[in-house]
Amino acid sequence: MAAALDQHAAWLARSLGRTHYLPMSREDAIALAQAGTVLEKYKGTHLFREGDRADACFIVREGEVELYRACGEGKSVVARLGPSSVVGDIAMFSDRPYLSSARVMTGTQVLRLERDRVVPLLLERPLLAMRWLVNGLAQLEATQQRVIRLMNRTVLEKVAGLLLDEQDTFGEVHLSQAAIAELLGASRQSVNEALARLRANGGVATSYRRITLLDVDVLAAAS
Amino acid sequence: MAAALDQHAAWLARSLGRTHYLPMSREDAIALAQAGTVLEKYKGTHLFREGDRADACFIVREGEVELYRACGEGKSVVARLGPSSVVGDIAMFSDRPYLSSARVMTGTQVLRLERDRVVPLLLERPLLAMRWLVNGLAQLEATQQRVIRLMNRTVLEKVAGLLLDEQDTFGEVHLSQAAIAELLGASRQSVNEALARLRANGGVATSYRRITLLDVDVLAAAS
DNA sequence: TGAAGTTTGTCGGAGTTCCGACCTTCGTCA
DNA sequence: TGACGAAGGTCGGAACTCCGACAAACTTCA
Repeated sequence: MAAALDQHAAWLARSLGRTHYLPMSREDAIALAQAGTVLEKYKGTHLFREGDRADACFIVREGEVELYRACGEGKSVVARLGPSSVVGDIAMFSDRPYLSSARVMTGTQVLRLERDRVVPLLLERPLLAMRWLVNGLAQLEATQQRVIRLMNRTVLEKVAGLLLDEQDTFGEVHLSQAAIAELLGASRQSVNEALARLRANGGVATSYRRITLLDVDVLAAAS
Repeated sequence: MAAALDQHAAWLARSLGRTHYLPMSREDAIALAQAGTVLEKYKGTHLFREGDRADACFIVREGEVELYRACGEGKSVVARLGPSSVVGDIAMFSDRPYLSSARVMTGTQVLRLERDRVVPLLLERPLLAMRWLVNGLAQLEATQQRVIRLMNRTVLEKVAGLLLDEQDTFGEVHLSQAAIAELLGASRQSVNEALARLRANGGVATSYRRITLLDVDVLAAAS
């Protein structure tokens, strides 16, 4: 049991805003781990919905979470977040209702951190606060990157840029074309056409729900 | 002199991440004010450029700062920031080179905060760190909002949304149509046409470098 | 006051994207 | 194994945006 806690704490220390100049102490990590509760969520369920009271935030441990906002008729996907991401902290710290909904896309394990326990903890342990800050700013940087991509004119440019950013360590992207289209604010058909062109250029190979990057230079040129 | 310092500190306390549950103490505010130096920058000069070493960050006291990134041939505007905004903290805390350039759009007064003084200060005063965190997350929220706007399909929708967000307390927006186009990733002509349509609907009135919001409902409907 | 630079307004052709519709292919789960 | 749902692929017309060019209106500064 103590070993499991240690492992969990070590994972947290790795996850939250990596920096070489702010080493997180074992006590800090354990305190944070103990402040939260681990939840299992099934595919399709919500962590929270737009407008709910923001009593807690979540750290994703496994699986994918989609952050979206109702927008007139449909929905706009704000972000898709994987392990080590913090969700819902904006609303929680600002003490306002959640302004996005968070839906679990796959079976997911999350750490739920309640506001009343996190705030005193961070005030007590400045290093945790700093790490959290660095982590939030990294998220801000990623979102700025997304803004720039969305300002690219053609769908081909957007797709190429997205693929470069979202590739995993094996040079693969695991997203359906419909999901890519939602992230890019484009239609599924246009994404399909862009991928077809990249495939013709030898930039990528496509298969079911998987895109493999073959030639990064081709993508960079298209982006 | 002491009075000026007090005033400066009070301004900082108001600027950095307002929250009702984290009151910044006078000592905190003064410590932060003394950690930095006030700079006067002329129109068109740079606070920093893409790739520079990030030794410091800046808090805008007066004027407008444009954050942009070179993007192939042209440039992409990441954000336009007014008083009370923090600039350059992402790169500084991450200990990496600046990834955007910051250019002063008008005569500007900024507070320059060096890394070597800010980091120990925040570690020493958790409340400052928390306020900085909340401020950063507010910036993240604004950027997410921008992402959603950029995903809106037509230029008309984008323009209407931007006007609603960027209006000041008098219901006016002080941006040239070219600046709006840059923020939206659209052409100046399209922005002009969208504004013309909003003007025809009685939503706005336009004049030189100034747009006055007349009917918020019209804008909301168009957005 | 006058000139230079910036901003706004407008036009038409070219290019891109969206939309609805349809079929095929692939996974999954009973 | 077989059926169902999800994802990929394609087509043509309609709508929107971009681009280059140009003129008029407005600021600013000498």
